[in-house]
Amino acid sequence: MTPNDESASHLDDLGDSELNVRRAAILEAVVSQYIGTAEPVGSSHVATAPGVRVSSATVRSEMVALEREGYLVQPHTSAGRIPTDKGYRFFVDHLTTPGVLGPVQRRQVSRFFEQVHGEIETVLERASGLLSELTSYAAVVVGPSHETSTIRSVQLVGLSPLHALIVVVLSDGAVEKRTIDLDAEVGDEVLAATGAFLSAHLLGQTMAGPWTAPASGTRAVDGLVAAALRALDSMGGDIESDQVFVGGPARLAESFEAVETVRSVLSILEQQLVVVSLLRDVLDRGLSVAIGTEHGYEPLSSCAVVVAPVTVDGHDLGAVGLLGPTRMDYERTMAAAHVVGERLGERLAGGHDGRH
Amino acid sequence: MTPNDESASHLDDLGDSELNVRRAAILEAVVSQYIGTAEPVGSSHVATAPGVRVSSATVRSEMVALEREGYLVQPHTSAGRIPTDKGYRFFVDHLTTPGVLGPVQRRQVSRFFEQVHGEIETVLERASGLLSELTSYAAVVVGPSHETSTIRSVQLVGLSPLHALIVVVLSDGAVEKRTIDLDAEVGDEVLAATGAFLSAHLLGQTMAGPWTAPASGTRAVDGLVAAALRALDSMGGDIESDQVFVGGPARLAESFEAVETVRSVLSILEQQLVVVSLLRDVLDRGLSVAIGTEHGYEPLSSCAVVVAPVTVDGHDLGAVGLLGPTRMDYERTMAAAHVVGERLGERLAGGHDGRH
DNA sequence: TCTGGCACTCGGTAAACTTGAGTGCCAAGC
DNA sequence: GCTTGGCACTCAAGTTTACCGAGTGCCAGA
Repeated sequence: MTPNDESASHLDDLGDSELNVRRAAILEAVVSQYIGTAEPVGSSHVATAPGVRVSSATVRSEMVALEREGYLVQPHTSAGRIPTDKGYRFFVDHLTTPGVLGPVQRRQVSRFFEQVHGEIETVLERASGLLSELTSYAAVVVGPSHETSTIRSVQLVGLSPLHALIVVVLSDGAVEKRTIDLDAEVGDEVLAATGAFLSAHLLGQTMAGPWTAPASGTRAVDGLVAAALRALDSMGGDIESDQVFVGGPARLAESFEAVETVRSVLSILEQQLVVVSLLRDVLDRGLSVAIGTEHGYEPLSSCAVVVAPVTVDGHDLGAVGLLGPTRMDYERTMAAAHVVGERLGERLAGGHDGRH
Repeated sequence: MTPNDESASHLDDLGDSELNVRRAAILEAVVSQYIGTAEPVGSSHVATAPGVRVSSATVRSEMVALEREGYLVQPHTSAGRIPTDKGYRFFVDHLTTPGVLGPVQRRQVSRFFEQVHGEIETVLERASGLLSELTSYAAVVVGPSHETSTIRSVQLVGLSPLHALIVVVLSDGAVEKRTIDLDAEVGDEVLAATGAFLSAHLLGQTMAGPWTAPASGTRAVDGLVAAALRALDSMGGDIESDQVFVGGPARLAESFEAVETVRSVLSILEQQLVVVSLLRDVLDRGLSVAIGTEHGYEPLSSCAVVVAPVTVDGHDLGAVGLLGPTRMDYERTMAAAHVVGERLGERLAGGHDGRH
């Protein structure tokens, strides 16, 4: 007398991620319609969807089962259904088409990578803008950290009688600087000599330290060397931290109705460290999408995060991410992240790190 | 039979910015109450305010006059009054107390400037955070442009066989870099020599160009020099543009109810050039506050902008700005901008530009 | 097992009404 | 001649009531 229950329990045996073909079709219809309209989806709408060839009554009973299994919820009795995070997850995991950009956007990407030029930082920054334009969501681009890069050059430049600048060039093209207070006036020649001395000695080392202070010539130089090493030491932190670029944060205000949500998401984006570890966490788990609470960051529980790695020769050099509402257009967004991430990788590979 | 009209026309003769003492007191009461409550202010509330010793009926007739003169508006009949931009302007111009920070915030500022250290960029960035924390509005800090700085050093560093980096150090401590594609392999010594050669030749010049290409030794070096000069050329733009740091953009979502307002203000903040010229415009007009449409930027018409210059020896080296709703707490905000701007100026003066 | 039918639910909208803060005006008073 | 208390009036916001319709759950029949 309870055919639904029986069939449901039968289907439950298939395991969580496996659904009846029909149920899957219904779930997919609900999700895609909800993504489009942002309105709870009723059974009759689903019944008219392509791929679902049953009456609304049947859809209803299936939806009861889907709700029991946690894929859908009703905002209130006598309303249509809305996907849960689990529902979105199923939808995303079962996207048949690999996701393709529209022709306009495709050309936009091509044009971008044809025209963009300049230093990596510039490229990454502008790429974050591109991503956010492509998707109309907020975008994040994380560039490679300089942790493993080695020192290519150390230079000391005098700025004023009692101030000098230490400039370090790394093998990946990054440049870091630090001001040094001098105890006494030092001639340009001494500065240059000390720079050359340090350069020769530290060449090839990473910025990790600890710094060996090689005994050198005069006492004045030794003091200078010590100060330089202290400066190098303080660079460590900056060097470790990855470069983060946020594109189109204003789009968050388009994505979310509640101003409070906008605020909390914005303040997450202000914390670069959090952003980096968020993307890294998601990638490490082998995901390309984190929906709702899957990533474990409370304030982002109403968001979905789409991530794609930027790889060169199989090494992760960074990541791109997109931040939108859970009812985002996953297909297009994932396509955008994927394409831009990939082309960024090619771009980085084509850089000075060894095209030849 | 129309005493109000007569007295009003009499008062109008005093000119726009001069109001009856009583009217001024009433206007001030309306503004400050509205700033506090965000609710239209009724006559009876004003009548009980300190400094206003008349009945609500009198307040009412004065408010009619204030409305006729454009200082107040009624959102609708039978509602209290709200200040217009002109009303806020009068309020700001007639602030008696010069504006003082609370003891807590004062200590916060002191602690900040005691503790903060590192490069200018870091200091400016963190200062924008400080400002936004102090006021709970979004903050902007514009640092000095490098336009007038002169070249202190030019260095060429090899990164890979066919790529080199040109690193330019300016007299104010700024460092700019650019990648150079090499036509053929060049030894480190040649690179270093070319760098030294350029360095000697360009020393003391500003980044404005145009670059003279001094005839040098070998042909290989000449090609390298040409490439370096092209790179220097492309630095021009970057060098001109000032450094802009935005602090606490998330606070915008606290300041404004309408999500659309948040969006439009955020997208303004994304455009650094606009931000810079906004601040500069306001400062150039000798203002410290721009209310509503006074600054002429449409999307910010529901904002007030508080600005303070960062000066060293009378020279404007930058500016700090705060962005909030027109009903912001002008007194505290102006105080915060003033104090932080001033102390930033001292800090910059204490830098390498010549403490001694 | 599916489907059409039917009673039921309930959010959302609209209309009618009430409330109260606030106004404008006026006549009396200082 | 200002100022003030009084009074009638206005209108946004809240409350109540009613209604509509999308949508559901259940059931009996095919």
